[in-house]
Formats: sequence, C-alpha cells, structure tokens
Amino acid sequence: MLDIKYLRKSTQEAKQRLVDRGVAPEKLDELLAVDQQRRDTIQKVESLKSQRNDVTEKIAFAKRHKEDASEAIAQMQEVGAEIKTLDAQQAQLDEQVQSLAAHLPNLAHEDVPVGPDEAANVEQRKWEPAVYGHRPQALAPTPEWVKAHYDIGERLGILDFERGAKVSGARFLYYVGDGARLERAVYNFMLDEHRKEGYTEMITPIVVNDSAMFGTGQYPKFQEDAYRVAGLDQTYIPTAEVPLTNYYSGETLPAEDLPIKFTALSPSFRKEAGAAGKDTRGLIRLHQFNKVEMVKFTKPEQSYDELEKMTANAENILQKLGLPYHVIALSTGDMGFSAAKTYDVEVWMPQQQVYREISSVSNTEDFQARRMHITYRDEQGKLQLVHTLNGSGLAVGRTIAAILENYQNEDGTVTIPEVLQPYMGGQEYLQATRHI
RNA sequence: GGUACUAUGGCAGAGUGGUAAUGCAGCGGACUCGAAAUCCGCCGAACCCGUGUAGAGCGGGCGCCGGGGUUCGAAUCCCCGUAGUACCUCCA
Repeated sequence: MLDIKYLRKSTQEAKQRLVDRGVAPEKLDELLAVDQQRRDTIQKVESLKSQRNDVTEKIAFAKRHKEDASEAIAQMQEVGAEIKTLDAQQAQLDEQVQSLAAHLPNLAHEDVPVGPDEAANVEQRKWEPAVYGHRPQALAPTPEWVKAHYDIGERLGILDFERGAKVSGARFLYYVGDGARLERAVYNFMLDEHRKEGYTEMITPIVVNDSAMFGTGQYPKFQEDAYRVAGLDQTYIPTAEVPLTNYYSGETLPAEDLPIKFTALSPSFRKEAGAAGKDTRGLIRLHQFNKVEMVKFTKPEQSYDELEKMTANAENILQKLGLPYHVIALSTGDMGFSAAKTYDVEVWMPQQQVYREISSVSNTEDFQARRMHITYRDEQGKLQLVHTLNGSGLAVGRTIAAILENYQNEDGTVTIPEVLQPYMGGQEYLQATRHI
C-alpha cells in the first residue's frame, strides 16, 4: 500500500512513478477524487458527532437532576439519523479508497532501470565455476549429447511426470528414489547455509487466511493465480514469503532486534493462470514446488544493504553448488506488484542454452509493512514502519533441473555436486535404477 | 466439531446504559555531589479529519477483540464472527 499522504502532497511525481510501473495516470486521479469526497464526508459527520456529544452530555446532566430533556432528545433523534446516513456513506467511500489504493503497485526505487518490460532489465554480474562438472568451461558450447533435465530425470527413473499427471493433473510430479533424496539433500543444504548466515529457520503454516494474502500483496489483485481452499477463506501459499512476512503482522518490533531474518522450506502452490502452454515439460513451471525462502525485517536506512546481502546469500548457494548464473536488476515494468527493487538470479540451463530464473530477491520497503502494520520505535520513540524483504534461496525444483543438466555425463549418469554428497550418504553419482 | 467461560492501555486490573478508576512501568521536574527512596506533574490507542511552523502545536472525531443492531447516549444490552481457556468428542 502506498502512503496516501504522499500521493496527495506530491501528486505529479507520484503519477510519473506510477506510469513507470505501467499504471494509467487516471488511476491516481480517481483515487484522489474519491479520497477528497471521503474527507468532505468525514468533516460533515464529525461536526455532527461533536454536536451530539455536547447535547448528550447535557441530557445526562438533566436526567441526573430529574429535569425534562425530551426536547433535546427529540432533536438528537434527527441528528442521529443523519449521522447514520453519513456514516454509511463514509464507510462506502472508505471501501472505495481502500480498494483503489490496494490495487496500486509499489513505486520503484530511483536506482531501478525504467522500462516497460524485461527488455529493459540490466545484467549486474555473471558467475561461473572454475571447474564445471567434468568440463573446464561452463558456458562453452554445449555438447550435443546434453539432454533436457526432464529427459535425464525420466531416464534415471527419478522424476515421474506421468504418474503425477494421473494422480493430480498436469504440472504435478513424483520424485522417486534418488530423486526424492536429492531434493531433500538440496533443501537441507540450503537451509543449513542460511542458518549459518544468521537466518532463523521456520516451519510455517502452508494455508493462510485472506488478510495474510492481502498483507504481502497477493490479494486483492492476483486471486486468480491462487489455490483457494474450497469453502473456506483460506489459501494454499504461493510462497513462504506470505506466512514468514505476516508472522509479525500488527506488531511493533524492538528496534534493537532489527534486522530480523527468517528462512523456511515450504511447498508453493500456483495455478499459473496465463501460462498455458509455457514450459509444459519438466520442473520449471509446476502447480506445486518446493522453495526455500528468505525474509527480512529491517529499519528503512538499512534495507538496501540488506537487499544486497540477501542476493549474495542466494548466489552463495549457486556458487557452492557450482552452477553458473547471472544476476539481473529488473526494470520498473518487469517487477512484481509489491517490490520497490528486485534482483533476479538466473541459472544457466545448458540444454536450452538460456538463463532461467531460480531466485527473485526484492525490497518492498514499507509497502507490505503498511498493509500489515509492522512497526518499530525509533530513537525518538515514534512508531515507524519497518521495511520488509524477501527472496528465494532457492527454488528447489529448478535447482534440481539445473543440477541434472549441468552435471550430466556423456554416459547418462549425473555427478552429484560435492557439497551435496554428505547429504546423500557419500553417493557421488545418480544412475539409472529400476523402481517398482 | 459440541458446551461453558473469557477478551479493557506496555503489564496488572476496576467499571452492568450517562461517555474509560487505580496500581506498576515510562517521561519531565523537585530533593541529592550523584543515585535510590520520596514528592509533584505528565503520559495510554498501528488510527482518522481540520488547521499548520506539515509526522511540531492546537481543535475535533474515533477508541474497551472485529462487525452489525437497539438507544438521545453502549465497555456495559442483543445478534453474527474471531481468538484464548476449560471440559467433552475425535484423533497423529
């Protein structure tokens, strides 16, 4: 949620910044017009209420002294009715303001490249391991025998998309045997790394209520992509960002505890509405996938430092896994709804020879904190909104995909990255095994 | 899931229709070399509106878990929720 006082005071500037985010400028005019109506109504009704409070006090006084107050009471009946009408009007205007404001995305930080879409994103840096699987060069031309991760996964018998579709539907799968083990190794490794960096590990609810979904910005605008629990006002989380960030909703945090850092593994559920036909094969785009998430609560002045650190935490995982990647800064037109600034980390997928998003790290500044009222007291003892950040660290399924493609060998086996071997009982290779 | 009870400021805790006691904590001051104790004063709400020196100050509204209702007037009465506790039921 944006600060309505800022929108009123710096309307022209705000309008330009909203345009950068792809919002029609009339949206702001509309909001401010309704806001003006609302404030006019408030002034009317509050002066009536003030009057009522005075008269009512006199009535009370009269009653105590056994005097007649029927005239004042009769008069107040009318005022009362008028107040009721205006109150109802105001409630309606409140709702309109809320709804219009709730649909406006966050404003971009001044560093963010301005542009309408992903073409305006800017690469920040690129990384590749010195030793890459069994080959020296990561980005050297991909040998022709390199297969897509889903082909290797099925051939090794560790990914079962067919039965996933049979039991659940398209975009669901079973991990089988070493596949399930590898998935578990990957997320345990990730959680251990983040814990070393000072993140507190959490296991969260994976079903949340509507106000939590509103708090992080998924609702009201993006309901069509959410898995709602039938018959209940609850939703399967699209990311652990939702329960982790809402953990402190409505609370005032001790300033000395900031920044607070959480990490959690959770399944994530997405309908992927509008993605029909895209990435239909493999682990890239599923209705359910595991993700290790990082969330931070910070003071405003430290949030951009913490954004860099969180991005580095995501990169650290890829570096230790020896997977090539690059980091890009998303443009104003490509960022998510709640973000003020976002870095995407994209991992190299050799079979398609493209970088695919494996992590997205965002500073939402006070956008989410205003929605869910998370504050701290500054040195003057005044309540201030915290800044919240979130980032994947990393998407687990996509990490598996990247490992299968980057670490495959010509004989059809896959080398298990060294840092994961201790999590796999020392096993060094994945090879075809027959499972029942 | 059922029944009963409960929900008031940072904490504790009064208030059963007349507009939120009191204690602790906090802040300021007096006393003191300083501190403690004591005394005096202030202070309670993620809020909203007006004015404005523009998150100061002042005035008003609101405010007793949330939302409705009754009433001139609701913390108080009624209804619907939510959460907690106890017992029951059911379980992992």
